Amino acid sequence: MLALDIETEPVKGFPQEYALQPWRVQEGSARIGSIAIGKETGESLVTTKSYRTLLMGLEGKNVITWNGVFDVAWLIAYGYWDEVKKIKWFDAMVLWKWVDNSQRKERMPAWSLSDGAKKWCKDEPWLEAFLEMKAKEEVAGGNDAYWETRAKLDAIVTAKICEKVIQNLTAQQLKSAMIEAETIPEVARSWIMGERMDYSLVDSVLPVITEEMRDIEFRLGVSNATTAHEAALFQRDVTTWTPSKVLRSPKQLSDLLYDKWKLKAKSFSEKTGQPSTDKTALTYLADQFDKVIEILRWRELNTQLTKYLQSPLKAKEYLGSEVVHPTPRIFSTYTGRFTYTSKTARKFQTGVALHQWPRNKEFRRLIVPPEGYKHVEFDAAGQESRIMAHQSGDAAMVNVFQNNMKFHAMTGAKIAGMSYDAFMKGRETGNSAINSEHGLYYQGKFINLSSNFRVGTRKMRIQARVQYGMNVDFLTVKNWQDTFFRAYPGIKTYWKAAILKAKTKGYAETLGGRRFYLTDWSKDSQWATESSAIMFPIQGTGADMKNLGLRELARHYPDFLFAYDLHDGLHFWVKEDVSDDTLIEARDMLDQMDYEKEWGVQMRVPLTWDVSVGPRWSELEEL
DNA sequence: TGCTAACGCGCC
DNA sequence: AAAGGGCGCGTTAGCA
Repeated sequence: MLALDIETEPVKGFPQEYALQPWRVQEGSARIGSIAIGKETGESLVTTKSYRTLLMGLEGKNVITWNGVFDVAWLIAYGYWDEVKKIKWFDAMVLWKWVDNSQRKERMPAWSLSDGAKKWCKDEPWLEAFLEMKAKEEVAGGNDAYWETRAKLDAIVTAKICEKVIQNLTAQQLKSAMIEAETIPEVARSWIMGERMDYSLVDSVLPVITEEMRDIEFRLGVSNATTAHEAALFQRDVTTWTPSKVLRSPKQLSDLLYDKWKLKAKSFSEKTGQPSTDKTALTYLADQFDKVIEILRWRELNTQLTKYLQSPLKAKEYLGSEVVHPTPRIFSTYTGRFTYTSKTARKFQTGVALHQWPRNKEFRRLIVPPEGYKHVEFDAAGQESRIMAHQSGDAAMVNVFQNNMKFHAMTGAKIAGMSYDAFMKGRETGNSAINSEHGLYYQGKFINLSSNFRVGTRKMRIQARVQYGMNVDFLTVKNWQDTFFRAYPGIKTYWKAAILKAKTKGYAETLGGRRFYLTDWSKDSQWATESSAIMFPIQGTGADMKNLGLRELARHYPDFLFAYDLHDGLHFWVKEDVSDDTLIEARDMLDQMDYEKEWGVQMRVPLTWDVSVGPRWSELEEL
């Protein structure tokens, strides 16, 4: 066991927090202070120079880190990509998650090296001293002797923890964890590369949005302008305008709707009993009051303004660059998905909310590939439905995917009471009942996407209305659900089996062997715990699959630059001269991934991928 | 002023 | 009786 730990620091004269921002290396404002190597035997060394030589000496070796994306990112920022790629990276922190991923929250604050030491090195004589040292508030770069000692000890402890953690993993878990770990360099590089934003578009979209917001406010009489003079100023110059506080505040908006306008509230907050002003409440109110449509529109614009325009502008200012750096974290959600964060602990804006980026082209076009590259997305086709088909073994679902039929069409046919063939014929010949905006195909899609888990009729009806714009009555939705579960009876059987399995074993499990321990079966939590038992093997297997896809692409297409993850979609920057044939070949490789070999599972249905390419995110076209 | 809770909402 | 799940981010309200 060989562990590596990097201490980083701002270059003299730059802010302390730059020690956590590896992309600062490029501008010369942050650097590596030292690199330590430790073994679980207690041997260690630390160096402040010849990093490349050090890395070359590690070629072919297993090297353990604690939150490896961080350390590896610094090495990549220093230009050691080739050396980094020749090392087999492990992450003891992530391995610990593989062991202890649980519903229990007693471990907070989670996954620090100190907590790891407390958990895995309880009986070690040095534990107290180690924790004491970690608790000391030394400033990075401030005290060389302290940091050298600390780096060495961190490395030794990391190695020690790793040794113990690995003994608690099954062979299958270790295999899947290694697949995940192999993506560390790609993920680290994506953090360093960041996402280039088209700020000229930000500048051109911003006034359009603010003007519409301002105009809505005046029509509704909720502008912040308190005098005629101020109102005139807002009208003349939108840059002086500030967003209405009444519309932003749930409290003030409910006063407006339910007191001043005397509308009748239909839903209320769970916790405080306050009348709701959320999208659902407003959507139903909007049926009777046109003004409420304007409020809905205003709120949509407000989110776009603050989250997708102003925050990127804050990032640009803080970074001094048009490239933003959201921080990726592997195995971050308990199902194994990635998360991204856009702000530091001290609230500095370093990135943008990639995982929430609007589907709307107007916003997707703000994110652009590096010069000379195009945007390529590999997305796992109908991922959750296919995994559900496998997990449930439902004969009809399995049949659909085995025979390359269209799942949404199959469900559409079921609710129409038609045969699949007739439905497909209608689809091809332009039957409007099938193909229209909210027609049977669209309904089939909606039902498929919302029925894998236990959604109630009421909730599903609201979803149809609020998310899909379909105004349907309770009985219609009930009928959809009944038809769906009659068509695919294996799904409810899977629910029962998944709950029973989780109860019996104490954990839910993915096909890759990732576990989530479910401990709270009390009356209050039972529903939620059961839902996790159902959902975890589906969503978590999706994460396993995504990790495997990323690893395979990294292995076989090393020139594709991994850009970011969107759960069932892997996004890459690829050189402009790479042909469509090459992309299709890569897609085919993903389709052929050997789950028997990787997971020890014979898949009942193929897990397929789609590939799309374009000059930027908003212009992807499927190949 | 600084913090958390509550609410709301974007994505998968 | 009824109940999708998983996240991160931005705002206001309310408290110390």
